[in-house]
Amino acid sequence: MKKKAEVTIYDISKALNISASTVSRGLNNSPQVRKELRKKIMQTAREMGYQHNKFAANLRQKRTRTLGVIIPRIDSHFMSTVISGMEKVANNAGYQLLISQSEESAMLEEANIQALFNSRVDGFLVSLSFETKNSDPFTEIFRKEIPLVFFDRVLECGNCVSVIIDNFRAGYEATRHLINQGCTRIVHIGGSMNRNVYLDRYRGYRQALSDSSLAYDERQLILTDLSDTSGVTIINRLLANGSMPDGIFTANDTSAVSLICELKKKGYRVPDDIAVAGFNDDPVSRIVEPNLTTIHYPGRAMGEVAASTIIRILEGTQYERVNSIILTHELIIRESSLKTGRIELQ
Amino acid sequence: MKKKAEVTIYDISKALNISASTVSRGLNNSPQVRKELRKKIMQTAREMGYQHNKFAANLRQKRTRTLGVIIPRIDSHFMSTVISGMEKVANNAGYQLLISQSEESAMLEEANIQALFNSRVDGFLVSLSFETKNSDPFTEIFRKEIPLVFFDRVLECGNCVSVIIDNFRAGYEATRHLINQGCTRIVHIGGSMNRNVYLDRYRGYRQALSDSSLAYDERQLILTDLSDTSGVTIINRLLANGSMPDGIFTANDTSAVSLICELKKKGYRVPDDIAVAGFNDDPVSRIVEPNLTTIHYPGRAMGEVAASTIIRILEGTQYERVNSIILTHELIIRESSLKTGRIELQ
DNA sequence: ATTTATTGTGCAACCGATTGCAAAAAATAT
DNA sequence: ATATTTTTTGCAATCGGTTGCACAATAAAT
Repeated sequence: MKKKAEVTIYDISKALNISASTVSRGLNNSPQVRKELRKKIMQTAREMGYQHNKFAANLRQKRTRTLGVIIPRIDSHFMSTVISGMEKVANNAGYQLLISQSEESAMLEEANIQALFNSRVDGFLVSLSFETKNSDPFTEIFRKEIPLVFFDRVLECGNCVSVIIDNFRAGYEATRHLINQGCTRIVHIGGSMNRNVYLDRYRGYRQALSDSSLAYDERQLILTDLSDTSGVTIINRLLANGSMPDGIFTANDTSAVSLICELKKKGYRVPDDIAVAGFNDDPVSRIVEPNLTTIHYPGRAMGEVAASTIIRILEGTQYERVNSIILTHELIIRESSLKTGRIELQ
Repeated sequence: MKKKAEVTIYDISKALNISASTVSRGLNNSPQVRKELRKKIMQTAREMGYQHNKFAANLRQKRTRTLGVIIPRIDSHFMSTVISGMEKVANNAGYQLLISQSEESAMLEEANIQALFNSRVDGFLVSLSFETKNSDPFTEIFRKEIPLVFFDRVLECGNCVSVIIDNFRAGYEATRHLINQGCTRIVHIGGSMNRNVYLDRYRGYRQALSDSSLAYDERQLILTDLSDTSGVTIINRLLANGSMPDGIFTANDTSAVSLICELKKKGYRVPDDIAVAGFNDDPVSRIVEPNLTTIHYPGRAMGEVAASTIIRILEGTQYERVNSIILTHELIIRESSLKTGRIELQ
């Protein structure tokens, strides 16, 4: 593609017979330039069709007002909501988002980090892939002291901030709720135990079981990709176990919904045969029948908080050394877990 | 934030006692540099922790390998799928995406265009907001001859490519299907008639009615924001009309699902009292009960095609003057439209 | 051995905005 | 009228790669 020559501050400076520095200052509304001249500069710039060239400015200023975002995938309700919140906050603060997907692969994640490095992003916003084992891929970021905010799927490490919810407590509450409904054989469907979110939900689940002196054996934990087709796999694993549970707590709504559909196909009644609780409060949880009991996860807020936090750090207006920011979740009780004639006990 | 001094090609050139030009060429794997030296340069670069600075390169080369994306919102299943496909294709081709949301506002859309201009994106990928009236906001893009690919919500104009599906035919097919099921009073729920997608679906609907000599009056068209709460509004409008329809064709699944829920609440049986057909084939269409008849819309493919098309244009490997690319859709018939004991007629 | 062709390398300008510093211009004080 | 302060403006260097062109080094041809 041929490129037209652009209008630069030099063209403006020639047109007005002043220096480029003055034009630059004028366009940046610097008080160093007297008001009327500033106006004339802006006026002329508009007339000549001038467009600010970020690259030149970035090169000189060594900052890009760009945030690098790395997420597993963008096409889940939760993640697209997070991104939406982030984008809005970032845009309002004059920042742009460079988004890349790891597709749950550690290798792609690392490649994305490199690419974002090359783009000289001012900061990183990261939610980890299933595969990522440790903080190695991020050491370069730490070494260069580039701000990094993890959200949702985080990593404990040195100087970075995490925006999360209390997954342990959420897992505990969901499980506790199932127990209160009279469930005694509760299965948990989890994701990658490399990831805090799934590990903590699982731990909360275990804690709730043990607090109620309910037995647990390892066949009660089923790990899957939590995809919208995981229901089949889960059912097969359950059947292979011999006896069916009377309650299931899954680590996301997508798998919960898939599971409910499969359960119904097989003739199980939800919740009376098997109560189900999910996680995330995706819109589909209010559509599936029975409506899904779940944990409300504030996706948009998480995106907004993550973005505004990193921006505060970048602008130097964040003085406190924050380690993690915990947003509030909420157990949303719907029909999928309410055994007939039962009300919630304490 | 303080910035550490970066390792530049000059540092490498000093370390190897060769010129910066040679280093630059070596890093770009230019055959102008002899092989062993190339290797040594790359080796040293790696050892010294060199990171390519895109800005400097962009500034000189007057290209950014960045695509500007403007969409109404990212947090819908359809759009996040599109973006996911785009991002993957772009990344594989060495491009990055700068995504911004118009939030259905023409003003924000225009602001986004400006911001992307300033970032010197090589091309634009745009899906229009509800509000946008005409191509005015894009004239600057045309004037500068920056490639622009519209997708989904497109605009007929000069030199740009559109990636779409045949919304007219899809609307026709959905309506025709309802007619084949015996519906005679079919209502259409549409979005902004500024947008091709909604206008064409509506036209297809009208054509199908008229081809079957079914009457139409303007109360059969209800315009809403098609949101997940639109069901209530729609029901109220329907009730206000006096008589209820026996079929409803809505322009997206979100509103269809919301509507089905409301209809059920009010005691209407879907499909026997009222058959419903949606649009998009969101995952929720297979969850709602009854499962939703809908038009399968290839979102990921649309993102991929849009991205690869604009990249081909940018790389100059697209020779034909393409005006629009039409992807195939498919009518997916599920229970929400299948009247009892009825099979599809021709 | 000399000429010609082929490779490989370096010089220096360039992309376009920013900014420290100095100097000019204007305003104020003496 | 002169000195001092304040406000405006310009000079020139800078950010870090890229690239046209010239020249050097090496290989091939005569």
